[in-house]
Amino acid sequence: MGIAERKEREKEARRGEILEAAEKVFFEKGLNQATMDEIAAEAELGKSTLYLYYRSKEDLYLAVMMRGSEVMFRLFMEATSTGEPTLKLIRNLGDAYYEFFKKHRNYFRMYYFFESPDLHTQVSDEMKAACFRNDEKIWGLVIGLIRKAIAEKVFRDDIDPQQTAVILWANANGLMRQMDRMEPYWRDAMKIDLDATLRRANTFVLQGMMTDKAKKQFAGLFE
Amino acid sequence: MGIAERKEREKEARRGEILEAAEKVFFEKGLNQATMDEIAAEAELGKSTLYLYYRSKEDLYLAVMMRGSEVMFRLFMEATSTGEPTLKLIRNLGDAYYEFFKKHRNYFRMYYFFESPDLHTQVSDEMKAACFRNDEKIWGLVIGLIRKAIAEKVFRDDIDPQQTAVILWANANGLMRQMDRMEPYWRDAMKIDLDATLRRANTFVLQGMMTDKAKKQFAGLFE
Amino acid sequence: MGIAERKEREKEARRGEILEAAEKVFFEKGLNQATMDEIAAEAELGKSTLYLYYRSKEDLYLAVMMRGSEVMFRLFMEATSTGEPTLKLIRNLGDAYYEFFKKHRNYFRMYYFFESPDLHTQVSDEMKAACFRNDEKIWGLVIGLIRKAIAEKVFRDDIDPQQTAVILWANANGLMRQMDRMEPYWRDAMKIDLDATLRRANTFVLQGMMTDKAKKQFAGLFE
Amino acid sequence: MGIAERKEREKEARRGEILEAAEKVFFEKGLNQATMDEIAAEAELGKSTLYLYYRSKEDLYLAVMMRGSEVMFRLFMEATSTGEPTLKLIRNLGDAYYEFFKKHRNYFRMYYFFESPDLHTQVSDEMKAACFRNDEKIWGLVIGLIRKAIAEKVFRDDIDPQQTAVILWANANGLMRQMDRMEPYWRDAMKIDLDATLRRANTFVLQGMMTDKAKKQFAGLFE
DNA sequence: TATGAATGAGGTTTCATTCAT
DNA sequence: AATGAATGAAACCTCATTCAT
Repeated sequence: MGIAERKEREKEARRGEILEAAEKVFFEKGLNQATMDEIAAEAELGKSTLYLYYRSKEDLYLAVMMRGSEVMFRLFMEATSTGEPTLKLIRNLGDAYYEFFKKHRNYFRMYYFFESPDLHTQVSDEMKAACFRNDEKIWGLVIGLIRKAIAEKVFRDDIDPQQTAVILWANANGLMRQMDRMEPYWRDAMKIDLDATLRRANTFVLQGMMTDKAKKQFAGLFE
Repeated sequence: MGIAERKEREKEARRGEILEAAEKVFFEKGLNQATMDEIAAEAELGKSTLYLYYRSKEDLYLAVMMRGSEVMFRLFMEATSTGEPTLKLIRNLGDAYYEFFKKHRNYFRMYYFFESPDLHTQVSDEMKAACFRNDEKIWGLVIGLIRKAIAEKVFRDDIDPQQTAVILWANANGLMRQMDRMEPYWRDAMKIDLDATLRRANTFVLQGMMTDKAKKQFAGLFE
Repeated sequence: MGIAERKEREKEARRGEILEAAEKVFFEKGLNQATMDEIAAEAELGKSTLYLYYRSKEDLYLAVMMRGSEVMFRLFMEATSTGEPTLKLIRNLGDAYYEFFKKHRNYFRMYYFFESPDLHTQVSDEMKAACFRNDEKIWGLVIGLIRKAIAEKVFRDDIDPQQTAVILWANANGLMRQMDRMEPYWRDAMKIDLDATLRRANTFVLQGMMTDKAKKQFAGLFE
Repeated sequence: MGIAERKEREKEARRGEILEAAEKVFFEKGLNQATMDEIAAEAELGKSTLYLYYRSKEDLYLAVMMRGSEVMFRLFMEATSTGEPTLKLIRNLGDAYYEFFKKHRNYFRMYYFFESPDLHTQVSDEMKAACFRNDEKIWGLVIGLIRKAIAEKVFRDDIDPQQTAVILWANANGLMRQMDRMEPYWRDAMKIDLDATLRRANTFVLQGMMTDKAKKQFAGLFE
């Protein structure tokens, strides 16, 4: 009975090695500049072997990206498991995303691709589904928290949880994208404090969502 | 006296024709799927002629994108030339951007490329500079308006105009990106009203920036 | 044990097929008029496959040319392995070269390229080295024979073997070049007997190199 | 009447300027590496203007080459106008050719092209005819001299003048070609004295052509 | 006459992907 | 399962030549 399992384990190990190699190359070169040849060399495998494990370069790219998603998910889980009040947890979520941005910039950048529909020409349906599941998991976490905040009357009850989640995410993500491209320019030429900008934007949006009661209650959170 | 000028005009016309053809192909296929051969065929020119006018496919792509920038700039100019109060003008700006998103989706999508630094491998310095100038022009318009709002005590004086501009833009842009990808899903499966979402998010952010006095004065604007 | 070897053999076979196709096209069209596309079509391979085996069109051209060198070398070997006296062998060498010229005109003509340094712009160092080795092999054979003739006092001992080899070769080659271009004109308009011309020129040069003793001894050779 | 003539003169002058520019570029780069653009730039003319004066790049190349022919012809004329005995004049001819080789190497090298039939694809019939006339003029001079030598019983009367001319030329030319390519190698690695080699080869051939009487008479010429 | 622009052809290169073993 | 080889597509580039003014 052990043989099939060992085979399976070995196969998984090999997938992991390939992923490792791909990650290294994609981080260094980006999707376009990275070549399958280079990844194969890095993995010490023949180029065609990569195709036994991943259907296309884009699939491989997304597989690496999903590792990033997992990292992000873990950060989100930790940030929301502190037992603090819901509003604080939502604030924590923003901080966790910012931490992901700062500490895992390479993963963060991979989402550029994910967000450019034009580029996806070779993504397999399996991979699309896997990405979608991953995405859902994260959205689920965020939306659940917002629902809780509404239930607790911290957020107004005339807002839609999904809509709200998207606003929060888009606000943070849009800014971080911009920061990623302009970081040196902003910091050096324009003297903008990036951390403060992000926090302020988040504050704006959150306050828009909060009930008046909650605003008074949690005033200290936004100083 | 006219010959040199006519030549110049014709050359410009030819650049325009190429751009027209490129636009058509890029809109249909996207950057990667579009080929120079196809653009040349569409323009009824030899492929090498394209290279007389644009140094690379990416340059050509950006040239088309800059047409989009101009469209956007015109929309922005119109939106801010109505003689209305500054805050309304800023609101108009958001609406104008949304209009750009809805009516010129193809141009909107081209910015994906612009925002993915990894993809730029063949962009000439001239084109980079041209894009930068274009960008500056639009930012200048927005930032100018924000300065005016601060001077008029509509916006708080403890916010930074550039920072504020970026927050406004990132908020709208991040959402529209998301909408672009998820539009059918959101509308059909999740019943989210996209227009309302965007407007609401903008309201949140604007209100965060406004002085208390302005909030009372312009309460009607946000209903 | 056989797999690697079979692979090797197949690869060699493929190189051979490419060479065969290239030869056909080069013979028909010459270096400039031949296109890689045509060669690829002839070989029933993709154009990029050609570049897996040869680094440039010029390399491929020289590879074909070297086949000619081998043919020539074989003719030279046969001509000098008859067991006849050294002088006769040297005479045979001239005849063999003439035979090469007549029977392998296409190969002969390829040397035009080899001899025009201006034309070599894409020749790889490997190919240059290979050509050089080939060249050396042939010169070695000729020079060896001349040394023998000197040792046997058939050739004067005040001549330099290398110098002598070059004179013999240049004399024959220069004439054959001329013949190649002017053959119809000479034969038809000027009634020059080409075989006789070549033989006579060779006689002149050989006699200049021979000792008086040898001249008497081998007088019959030159009638 | 003067206008047409002035026009004609100006046109000739322009042809000359183009030739001058082409010569400079061809000397530096050779036929293949030289571009019409570069020649046009050198001539300070538009590229298409070149085509008003010469039908193709190859025509232009040959026009430059013919300037070389004229230089050679002048050298040959001088060498044969000294009033010395015919055999000496023939010897002088060889020296003159060698002088041409040494002093006008750039022109000498242009003949590589002339001698490679494969390369002539764009030569106009006019230019071919002009080259042919030029060629004839030089051959005429040489053959005339040989006829004279035969008439004076310096050369044997069983040799054909044309055949003899070709042998003399091919012998010298073949050697100089070889020298041109191998000069550094021969001089440095093989210690061959090039001048001596050439002279010796010429001696061999000349002696083969001479009558016994002449050999005695002109023995001093070959020491 | 002069020319800027256009062009077609083809060499070179790079790569993701596929194929045959 | 692993891989070396093949390949097609396309970008990029260069240039002689032609065209329209």
